Amino acid sequence: MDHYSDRLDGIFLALADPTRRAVLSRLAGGPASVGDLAKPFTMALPSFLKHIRALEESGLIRTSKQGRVRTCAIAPESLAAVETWLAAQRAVWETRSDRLDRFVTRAQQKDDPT
Amino acid sequence: MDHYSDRLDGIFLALADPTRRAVLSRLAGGPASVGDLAKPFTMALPSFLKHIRALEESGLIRTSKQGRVRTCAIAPESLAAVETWLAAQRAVWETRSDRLDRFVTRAQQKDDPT
DNA sequence: GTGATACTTAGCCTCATGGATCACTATTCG
DNA sequence: CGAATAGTGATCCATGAGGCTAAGTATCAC
Repeated sequence: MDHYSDRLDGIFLALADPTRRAVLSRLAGGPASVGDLAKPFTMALPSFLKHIRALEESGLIRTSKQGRVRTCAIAPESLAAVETWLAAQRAVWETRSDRLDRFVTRAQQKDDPT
Repeated sequence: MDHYSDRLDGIFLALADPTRRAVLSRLAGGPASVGDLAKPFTMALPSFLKHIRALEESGLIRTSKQGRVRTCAIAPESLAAVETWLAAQRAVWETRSDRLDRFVTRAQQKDDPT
């Protein structure tokens, strides 16, 4: 798992932008053209296209051009990569927080924000 | 849910760096001091500290100083925010991919990578 | 109180990101 | 063909991210 990390870099970076997350949400409802996707945003088309490219290069979406229209669709497998990473993290800290930590954690916090 | 998006910006941006993800993985095994955390990395301490700050400001970790040592610990709730977003996404595209898509998806891929 | 330790602050440098504009190509429509 | 449409390519620009060094501030150990 060498460039697995590089892949995550790209994915998380792509997700770290509200425009791109909005595009993903929209695409979750089904494929759409670049123009359609751009409509809700005030920015210029070339600027918007960069976001599309970012999403595509990170593997979060797939696109294909037919005639003069480029259609974008979500690529679910990439989100699976994120879920895998998340699950791994949770696995570790859940395992260990079931041991003797409750007590240590208590000691380190002045008061309990729960 | 207005600044919920801003929060995600910070979290995803923080996760989009291998150094910071490595720190998180390490912290998943339990709290550690800044110095300890920095050891595996070749970069200078001030550079490393910026990563710690990024993690803290995004809410992914919590830190506290005692004497001259600053101890860092993971903040599980923040990962929950990511999971919430992910789940929401999946919910939408899973709902709709249970309809007539299987067929369309087939048509768009040359061969099945499963 | 001197010296080592563990961070911190401040400043600098370089490169990437997110935006804009302007000019251009390739389709499609009449 | 000619005009409108849909997306590109090429720059440019300001800001911010991620690295560095050098100097500073508290602790802690003796």
